[in-house]
Amino acid sequence: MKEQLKLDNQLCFRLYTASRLLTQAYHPLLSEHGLTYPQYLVLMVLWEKDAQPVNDIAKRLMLETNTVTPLLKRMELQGILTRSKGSADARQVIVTLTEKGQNLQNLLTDVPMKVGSAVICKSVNFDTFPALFGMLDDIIAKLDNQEKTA
Amino acid sequence: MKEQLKLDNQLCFRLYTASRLLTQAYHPLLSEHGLTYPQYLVLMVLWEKDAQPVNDIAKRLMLETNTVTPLLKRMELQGILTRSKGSADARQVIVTLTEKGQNLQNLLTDVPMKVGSAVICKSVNFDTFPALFGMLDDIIAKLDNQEKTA
DNA sequence: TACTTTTGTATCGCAAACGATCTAAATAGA
DNA sequence: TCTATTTAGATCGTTTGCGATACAAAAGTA
Repeated sequence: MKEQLKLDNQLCFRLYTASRLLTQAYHPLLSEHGLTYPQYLVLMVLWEKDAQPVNDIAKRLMLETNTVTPLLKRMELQGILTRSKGSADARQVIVTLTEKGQNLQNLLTDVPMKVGSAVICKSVNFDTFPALFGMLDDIIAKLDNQEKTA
Repeated sequence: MKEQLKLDNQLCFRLYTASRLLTQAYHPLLSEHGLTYPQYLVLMVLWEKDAQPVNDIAKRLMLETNTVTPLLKRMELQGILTRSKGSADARQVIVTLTEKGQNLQNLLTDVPMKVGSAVICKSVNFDTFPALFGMLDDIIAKLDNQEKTA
């Protein structure tokens, strides 16, 4: 058995599993408000800056527009946001939060803390977050550059 | 804007993005052999120990069987593995690699190194892997325990 | 033995992700 | 101006991931 092909030696499997399990931890807190995790990410983007074109939202989340479009449509159906043709550039679709979408920010205030407390442990805490965040950011930056170069 | 709801402060978004981008890095190397990333994970499980029931494979990957079953069926159609009723317990379906499935191990030997080289950087390398792996393993263990307790 | 519960797997439906492809609007060049 | 190219989104098809549910085999219990 080749050492480099063992599951326990894989960075990707760890990231994949940690990501799935952490997303699952959000599930009960978000589904309570009819939201999925990617929808919650969209909300965070729009809370920071409202009225953005689809492309800007996709870029911020590092997703493709063909992933974001159906997601936004579902959120529109739920009355969380509106999608309207851009006035400057008619190709753009500007996404704007409704009052319901803005109010969700208050309803979800405690979510990060609740989920955060589920992962805090000896090696992962406020002291070690900077190092962990730094490494993950470097991985993301490296892979993001690679695909742009390719 | 509440600080804890900013995208840049989220561990989960980083894990989610790093996982997606790293999985994408595998894509060209795997699709060459008609494989997807989760299928590659199944192969790693079976290379380590062949002839396992569906449940054991799912547990090893921390996935539900309803995710693994259709995945295995596709791999069966590709002639990578076979699924047969267990003799001891007739409820079990034993998954066994075909010769083609075993041979893939040789064809994919270089994949980990190729992908690995795409993420190596100042903060992420063989010296820092232990620390990073440790933190991710702790996050996974903590979340895994939580769901079992809940 | 008969009844109940648990376990192993499969089925169904929905929401991502993403590659490939299409349309329309905007822009660049001849 | 007229055509070629680029850009913004949308559409389509395939593969996950998972909750809910179904069902048969096995295990436990009365």
